[in-house]
Amino acid sequence: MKWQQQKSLETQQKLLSAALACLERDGFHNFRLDRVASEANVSKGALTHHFSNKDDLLAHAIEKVLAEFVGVLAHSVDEVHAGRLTLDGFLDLMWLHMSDQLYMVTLEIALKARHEPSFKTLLTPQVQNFHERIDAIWQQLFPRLPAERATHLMNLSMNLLRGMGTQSVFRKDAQYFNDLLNEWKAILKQQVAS
Amino acid sequence: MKWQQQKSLETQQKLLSAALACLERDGFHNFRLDRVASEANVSKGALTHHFSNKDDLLAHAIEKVLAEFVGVLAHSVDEVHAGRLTLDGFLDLMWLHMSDQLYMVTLEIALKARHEPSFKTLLTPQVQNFHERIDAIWQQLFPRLPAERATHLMNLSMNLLRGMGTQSVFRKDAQYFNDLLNEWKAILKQQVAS
DNA sequence: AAAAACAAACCGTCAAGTCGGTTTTATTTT
DNA sequence: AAAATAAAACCGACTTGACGGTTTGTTTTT
Repeated sequence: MKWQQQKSLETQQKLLSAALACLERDGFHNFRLDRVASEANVSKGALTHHFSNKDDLLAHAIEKVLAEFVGVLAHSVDEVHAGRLTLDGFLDLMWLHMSDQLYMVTLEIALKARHEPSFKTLLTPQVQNFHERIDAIWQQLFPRLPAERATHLMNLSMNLLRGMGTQSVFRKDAQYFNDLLNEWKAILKQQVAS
Repeated sequence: MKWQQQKSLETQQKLLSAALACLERDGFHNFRLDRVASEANVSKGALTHHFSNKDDLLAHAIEKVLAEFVGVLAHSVDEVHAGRLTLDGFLDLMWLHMSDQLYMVTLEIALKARHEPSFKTLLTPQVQNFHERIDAIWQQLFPRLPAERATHLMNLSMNLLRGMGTQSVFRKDAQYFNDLLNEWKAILKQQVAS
């Protein structure tokens, strides 16, 4: 690969990482392009060179986050099948990511999309693709279950974790969330068994 | 009550309603004080007279929303005990409100609070109080269950609905959410029975 | 030489908060 | 009861700072 291309990709990645860090730290409402640039140690001019505007930068950043999450889950389901990870462990992992910056970033973006049709249009295909891939992963997780049932359990789980992520803004209590998660694990196992 | 006092309260309520409508329509990121004022048919000066700043207005608006939701639930649990409302109906009602503007408003606020400590401090007591009251309501809903178990089921339900509310930004599919809710109702009944 | 990568100054817009002023209502004085 | 005074409600122009996007300029690669 040519040097220029290489360099270009590098700064793009630096910018995306910086954007995610800013989004996590400042929230979308206080997300500033110049802060992203300085966080990535490049100039604002460089940023505009690589991303045509704020929305463009955000869309690419969210793409990165979702892809990473899918990657982790895809890997984890293999670990489950290999017997190196339990179902509980799998859920712990999901919660880890959901309570993490990744989730908060997606939440910020969801709210933006809600009020800006153009941005929503930009993101909808990505989000759909994301859910399809998560769906496929859960089908793998419960190969014995009817596909539809696995989908339902996945959606219940995802939404529960989403809600917990939201609640964690106001309630900083790891024990509480752990209890809740355990409760859900038990229910889930019950549902899978029957 | 004196006319001034009366008038004052009226415009305050008009402003709070307008603020909520704006928050729902535009989102927090596009929430503008002058729009609130014009929506309430008062001048910007009047707004600043009654609320010292943006945060103050928002905090009072969220207080109103939470109080209304608690009021509805408190009333509904009475209806359940009187046999005029089923558990399914109760959950439908919760979902109705959660998928409604009320939830979106709280979500917007939660994200703001996440990144602004002072605002979070302002709201934390309100949110705690809110949860305590919801908790008490669910204790009434399942008087036979151990208190802690009722609390767990409430929190699972609330968080599930929260997550569903979030997902509904990107997925406009009433049937899907209805299915999901039915699945949860079945699980919940199973849990209460055992 | 041409194009890409990057830098930095610049500009237009926009909204939050301020502030001097006006009108309406309440209280006190005569 | 009328006049005087105080206080609250309300108005809207203005200031101020901020930020996204543009533009112009410089360096490096091909």
